[in-house]
Amino acid sequence: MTHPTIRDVAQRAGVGIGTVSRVLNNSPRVTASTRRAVLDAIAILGYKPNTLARQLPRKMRIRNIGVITQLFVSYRSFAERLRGVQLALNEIDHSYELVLFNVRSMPHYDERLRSIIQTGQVEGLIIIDLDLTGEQHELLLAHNLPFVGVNHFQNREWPCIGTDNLHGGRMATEYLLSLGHRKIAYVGDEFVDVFYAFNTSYERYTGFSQVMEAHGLRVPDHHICLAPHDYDAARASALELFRQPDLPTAIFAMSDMQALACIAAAEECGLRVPDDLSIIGYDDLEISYHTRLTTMRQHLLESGRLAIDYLLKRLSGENCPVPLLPPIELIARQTTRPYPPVKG
Amino acid sequence: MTHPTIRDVAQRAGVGIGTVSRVLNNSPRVTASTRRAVLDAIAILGYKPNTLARQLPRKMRIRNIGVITQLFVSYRSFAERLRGVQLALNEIDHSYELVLFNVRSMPHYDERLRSIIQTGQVEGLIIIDLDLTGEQHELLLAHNLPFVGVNHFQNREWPCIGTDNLHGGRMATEYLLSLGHRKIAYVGDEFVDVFYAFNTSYERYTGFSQVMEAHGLRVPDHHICLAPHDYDAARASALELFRQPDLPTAIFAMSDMQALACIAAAEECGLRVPDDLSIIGYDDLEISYHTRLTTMRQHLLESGRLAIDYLLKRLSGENCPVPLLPPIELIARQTTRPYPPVKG
DNA sequence: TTGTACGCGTTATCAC
DNA sequence: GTGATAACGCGTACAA
Repeated sequence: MTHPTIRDVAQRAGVGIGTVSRVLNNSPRVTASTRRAVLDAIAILGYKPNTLARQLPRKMRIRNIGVITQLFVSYRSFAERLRGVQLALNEIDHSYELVLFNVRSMPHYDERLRSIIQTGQVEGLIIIDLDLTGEQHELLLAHNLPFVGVNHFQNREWPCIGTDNLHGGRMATEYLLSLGHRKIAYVGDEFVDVFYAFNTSYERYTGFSQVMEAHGLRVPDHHICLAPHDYDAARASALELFRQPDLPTAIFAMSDMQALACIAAAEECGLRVPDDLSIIGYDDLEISYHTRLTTMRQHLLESGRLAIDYLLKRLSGENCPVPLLPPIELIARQTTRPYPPVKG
Repeated sequence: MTHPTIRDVAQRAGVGIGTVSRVLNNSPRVTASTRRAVLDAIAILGYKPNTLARQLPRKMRIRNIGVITQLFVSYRSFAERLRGVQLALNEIDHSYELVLFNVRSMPHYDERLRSIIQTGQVEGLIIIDLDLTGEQHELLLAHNLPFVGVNHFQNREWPCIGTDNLHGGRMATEYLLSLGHRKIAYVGDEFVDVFYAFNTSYERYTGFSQVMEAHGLRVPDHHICLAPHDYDAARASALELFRQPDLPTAIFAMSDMQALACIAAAEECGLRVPDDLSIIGYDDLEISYHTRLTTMRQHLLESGRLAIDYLLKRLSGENCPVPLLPPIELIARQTTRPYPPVKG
């Protein structure tokens, strides 16, 4: 048999289902011997109460908000968004719990989405750093499951709190140029289109590239360092860059993590940051504050908050517009310096 | 009325409940006009399908594992444990989802625990960095909810994968002594007994203190720097330490985060690490690898893995012993150096 | 103290 | 196409 029910237990123990129920909810009104018998039957049959059926007579509704993400491996920004979601939810509404779903591949993502809809485990869904295909989008709409994205990309086709990577890339580059740098290298993810990674790196690179071109600057190929989104890969990539004769005076890294890897690589090569080399990152993680990294703040924590805010409104029936994140900010700290260096 | 049911909708739309159900599951076998009428009724009544009742006839069981933690604010180690849980769950068993519960106070913790048991939302529970009172423990046992802790403390009263802080504190101290240091300061959390923080700091300090005493070394009061578990607080605390005339030659910090704060403070005071000052942390976070921090590895990721492993076994009926974490390891990196410095 | 019958909100299976 | 009705597994009055 698949799963023994309360009835099976009752039969096995030679009692009524009411008695079993009382034992389960340890009511005092059960004889010790009867209780024993029931407990034994439960143990023998390996009976597990069905949590769903249990709720039904209690007239309670599970109020869950789902959070679906890639299995978190490398993107630091993700954790920060999730933290924002949690903090805001705990401030605003205590009646909801968060349910975390991790997906590890595109088919798995698809399957999970369908299963979430089918099982109705959640009343709303927050999609972190994952895109939706047209079909997936349709599916959510068709089943009337409120959802919102919190993503490291922008999207006008479905409600999501995203960010303008092109603009961020431009800003970072313009800042380095304003400091006097002309030889600027780019360190980022490979331009691959994994189901979770998209073209964040490409978008930020494009912003970089556009601004460089607008200033009549050509970026040599070996100043464009692309590697998997991983600390060690970025470090290796930067080491190779530093081995070339034509050194850049500044680096734009597509994430703080990669920026830190560049700093480590620079130190290994005897390059001082920011004296010999300026480095700007992207994200403004907490570590970046500690390491005094100049970076682009994209309001990760805030993005999580806004997502919850929006979703809760939708769940309560309001039909509000998708909120907008504050604009990306340049946070100038101590890893960037004018070029050529000025005495001061 | 509290919540309109499918019956209310049927009545309002002047159809049978079967039809409403069909509309809800968008079966094609419904006339467009009938569908409209039903949809209207749904909209008017503000009807929301009950996700629980929905599942019942589908013979599906929600298979959730709950993870209960404090609202994550400061402890970095927590995130690492959670990551271990997630990774392992995704490797071992894909039929379970994780449900995250955050508690923000002791009464809230208690309430949540009761609600989790009452509602039966989860089949098992992982308790991260939270203790259980005797009553709470009884409650879980009485309701037969499998559980396991993953904690920054040891406990023999209930199954948990913990760690021996006393021993860790001893090891760190002995290492510094073996390097020749005699003036060693301790930087850690205040010895307060918050519902989540326990006496981790006190335990590690005790290990430190015992070893120092065994070597006939007296630690002056101003070499014991206690502050809230927070980067800036630790930095301020370290700055004060460095303002005193009697400087230590080494620091044992109770966490990597606080160790990094000490490094920052040292740099602000013109002290070079490790040339002028050795610093050892505790945790071995990922950042610690990047920052080349000497630290005590307490196998945080692994602790999460073991917890899931144990819980899944329990859920499948096995009655296995609580697994043991590998022993705490010293990870010597570049923030510690012999004293007095040797030319090399 | 214990067993029975009904209700919880939905889906699925029938007749119609 | 549509409407009754029987499950689904469990809690709980109520009767015994």
